[in-house]
Amino acid sequence: MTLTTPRLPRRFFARDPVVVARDLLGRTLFERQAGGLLAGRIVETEAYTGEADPASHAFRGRTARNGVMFGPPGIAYVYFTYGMHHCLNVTADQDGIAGAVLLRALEPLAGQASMRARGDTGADHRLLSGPGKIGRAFGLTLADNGRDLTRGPLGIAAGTPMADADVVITRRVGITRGVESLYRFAVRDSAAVSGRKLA
DNA sequence: CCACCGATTGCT
DNA sequence: GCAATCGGTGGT
Repeated sequence: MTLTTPRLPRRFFARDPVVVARDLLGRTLFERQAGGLLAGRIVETEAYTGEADPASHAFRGRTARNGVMFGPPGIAYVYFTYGMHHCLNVTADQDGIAGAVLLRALEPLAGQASMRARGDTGADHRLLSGPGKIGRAFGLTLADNGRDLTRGPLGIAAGTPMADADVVITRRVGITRGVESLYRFAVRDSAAVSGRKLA
């Protein structure tokens, strides 16, 4: 199915995080796990840059936590927040320049039973409708930080890119600084998009 | 060493 | 509207 499309190569991610965030819509995040294949269509993303972006974990420079944001593109940046959620980013921009794209929502394509086994009792189309829910459904932990998405069991397949007419651009959610930047991208009409607000 | 605070979610 | 829950970060 979805994995018959080629995997996105390193050069795809080696661009401005804002461009990468927009271009990731419609692509397919997948992971081959012991329990089977998990996959979802990316329908909501947010871009985070470096020193110029007050909302970014990289704003105050490199630390132990945000280190991978400064490294090569196409790498998983997983962070733990609110004492209970693991969120998945893909690093973007060139090696040495901080940047990442937060995956905020996916439409489940495969492995819904495995996702549900990790505790979610909601409807299928809501299993991946939020960054924390993606982390739970895929079983992500800090051990996944630094994994290469261009190679190995976890990756992003080309899928079908979205036309501009189907893309909504808004301010980012859940932040208190850098609020004005239009760095959130979502697929119009997707039932999986997180947050009720799309304007 | 210690206090504060989240790139969230789900329940009241 | 708000509690849950804990590692990262920065200041003392």
